[in-house]
Amino acid sequence: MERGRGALGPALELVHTGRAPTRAVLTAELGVTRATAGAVAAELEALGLIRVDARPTAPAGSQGRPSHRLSVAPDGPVVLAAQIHADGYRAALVGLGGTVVATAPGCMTVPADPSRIIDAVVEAGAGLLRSSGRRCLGAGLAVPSAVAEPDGTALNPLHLSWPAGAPVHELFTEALAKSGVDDPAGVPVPGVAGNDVNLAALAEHRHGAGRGARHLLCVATGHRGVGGALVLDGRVHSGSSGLALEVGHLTVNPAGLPCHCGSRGCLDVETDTLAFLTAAGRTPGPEVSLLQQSRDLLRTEYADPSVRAAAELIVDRLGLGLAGLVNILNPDRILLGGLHRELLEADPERLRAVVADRSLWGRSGSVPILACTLDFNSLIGAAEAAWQPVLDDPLAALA
Amino acid sequence: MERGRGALGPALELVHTGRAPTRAVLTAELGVTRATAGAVAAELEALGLIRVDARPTAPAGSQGRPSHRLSVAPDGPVVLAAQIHADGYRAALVGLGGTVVATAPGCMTVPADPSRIIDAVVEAGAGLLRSSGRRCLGAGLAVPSAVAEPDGTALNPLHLSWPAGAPVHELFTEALAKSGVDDPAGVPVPGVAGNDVNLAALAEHRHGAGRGARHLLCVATGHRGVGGALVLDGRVHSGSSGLALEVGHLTVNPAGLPCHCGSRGCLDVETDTLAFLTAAGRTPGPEVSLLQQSRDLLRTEYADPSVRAAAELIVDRLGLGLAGLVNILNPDRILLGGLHRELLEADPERLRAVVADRSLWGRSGSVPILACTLDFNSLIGAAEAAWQPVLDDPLAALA
DNA sequence: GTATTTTGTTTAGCGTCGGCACAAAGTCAG
DNA sequence: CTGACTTTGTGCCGACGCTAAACAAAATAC
Repeated sequence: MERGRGALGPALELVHTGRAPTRAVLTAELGVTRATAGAVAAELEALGLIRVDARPTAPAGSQGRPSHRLSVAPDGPVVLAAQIHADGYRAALVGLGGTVVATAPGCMTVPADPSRIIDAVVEAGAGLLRSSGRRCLGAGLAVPSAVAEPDGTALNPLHLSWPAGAPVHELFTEALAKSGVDDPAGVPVPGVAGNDVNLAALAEHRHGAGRGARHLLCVATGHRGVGGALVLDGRVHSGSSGLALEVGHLTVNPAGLPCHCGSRGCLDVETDTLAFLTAAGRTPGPEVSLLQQSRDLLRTEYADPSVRAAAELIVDRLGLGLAGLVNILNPDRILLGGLHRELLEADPERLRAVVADRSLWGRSGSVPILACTLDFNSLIGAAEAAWQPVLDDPLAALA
Repeated sequence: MERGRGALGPALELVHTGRAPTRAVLTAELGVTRATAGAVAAELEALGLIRVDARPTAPAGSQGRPSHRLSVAPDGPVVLAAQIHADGYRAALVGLGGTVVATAPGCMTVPADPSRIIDAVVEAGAGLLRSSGRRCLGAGLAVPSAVAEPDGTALNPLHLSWPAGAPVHELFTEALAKSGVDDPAGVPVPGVAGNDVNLAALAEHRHGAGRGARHLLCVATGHRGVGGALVLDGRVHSGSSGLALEVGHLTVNPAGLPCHCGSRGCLDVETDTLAFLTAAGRTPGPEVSLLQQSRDLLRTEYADPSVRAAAELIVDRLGLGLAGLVNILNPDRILLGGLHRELLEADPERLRAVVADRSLWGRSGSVPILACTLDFNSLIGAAEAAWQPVLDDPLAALA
């Protein structure tokens, strides 16, 4: 009777990621008949998740009856997205399609108590939610730490000076309940916490520079340290306990700086913002973030030989690390974020050449290395994680 | 009308991997009703793939009606499995469940011409097939080289002194057609070629020491060089072009031996059989394989301090490499093959300690490191790859 | 204005699975 | 040995979710 129940999730994901701009494309992508695709689109529209344009806009130069355009419902439900980083936090409401509906920037002083900051960021999000009046279907939180898979504890929140093993998931869930972020029946929405780089990679894969990649490797330097993430066939690979892609301790300079891990010359200490500023002979000031200082330096003083030399040094070491990852993971695309993105854009060819030269099969077919394109990709990734249950089973998630 | 078509493949895989010893277990594992599971079992039996015992053997100490035992059909179809390594080749017929039905060891001199040796190993398999009289549903070939994903060419068959880019898949398919390995309708069976370590990992995951692991890392040293493989959720991760897990060129000794890759101190040259024999002060002889010489040395002269010191040196370097892989991949189990397996068994604690010490989170929860348990695991893995279409869709594969 | 192409909708029908009732085959208690 | 209980196997029915096919609609091409 009700047609297209099984295809509901896949169909929503296609619209969500922009791979189904029209009903005709949806039909082809789902591999079902027009009748089923029509029923699916109608049902998703009835659920208030997508919009089916009444008047189809005819694409120029094509024969036949034009297909109805599909898009995400403009006033549909949202999810609460939250991010905590070394300099503060940020909350947002994000709709389907990765559209940021509202944002609340957070304070720049991060208390060492995880409970207080998580409460604060959730409360900021809850405020946005109250003033928007929209329905909230889930919540996601991005933190700069590996998050253990089953129990949701932060394993290495070094850059937040939190205690290792902080129960991030639990605190997030409690904060959501406290702030009254619940569905119409009064049940608190489910909260999910994850590593910021993992979530950024997920967001880039769905809405940014990673679209269409099968095996996407993402490496990013935020303020301190280097994070990595891997998306395989659309799913984040976080390892058996959430610790995968801890790429910061690849050796890229055997005689280099000592690292807190006990080794020397790790990617973490050789290619992060502090390494760059130091190599450029600058003493970092306390007023703005290290990332901002590095970015400013690269954009305004790249002509300065010492700046350029520093950039090239970091690029060479980054290339060595990326080549090692390429040999192990063989991704079909690499995305760079944070300082690494800036370095790529300052001199794209040098990094690509280093990676091709040091990876075993780089000469035959080199891996595309691109810059992340989404602003706030970790935040949007947190939203993606929150949307996941809805994409898996829209009917169950809305019930 | 016909019930249980959708579950046919999953059900066969459960019986194949020994996870469904009885019909009752099959029902639970599939998550379907008893009626559906019964229909599935009946259909698979009718297809000649499994056997359903008529008289159930009552397991002691359990109430209720005993369930019918399920097993692989003892005289069911087979696949042709072939392996080429540095010292020769081997062909076999393998049934469901990873049971080797017949084997033909090959000559010990490997011609440099890929076409001739592939013809020879396929002909050996075809001979087995003719004398067995059983139906053949597919063929798999394991080679000591990365195999490119779409086109099936051998990318680095260094240890066979084959030309890079040898069209292994194409030659295999041609050889199968030439030898008359075909189905009842006269159509040649499909052939699939893969990297030997990848296939060994697949076999260990399904029938050996890797059973039940979610993220399985496998590292093995055969005769020369080091190979790696990763099985994620039951599927081999071979990267976007078949080059993943080229672990041989992780740096484990920055001041070490030069490697043909241009770097120094690679896992490949620091932990293979030649490195071990050299470290032990032995000059390898030409009569038996380096692996055999290493194995003999370890087993008979481990009391000799020079042998023990050499083993510990190699173990320390191997541990460093494994720790690097653990930081990136975060597997929940590691299997070692070839010389590395021997080294593990000579002193299991040392390797585990090194890996735990050098991996970032080893102290909290260390990864189990085990020895491969299957004889001829690459060969059985080749068979697994050949069985895959049957496991995916038994009806289509038998048609 | 008519033919052609492509898309959307309606209806009928079928394949696959769950639910349920019942039968079958064992254990356990007395 | 008998009866109660537990667990497994089977037959029947209906629901669900899809395809197929015919038809209708909306555009372009000539």
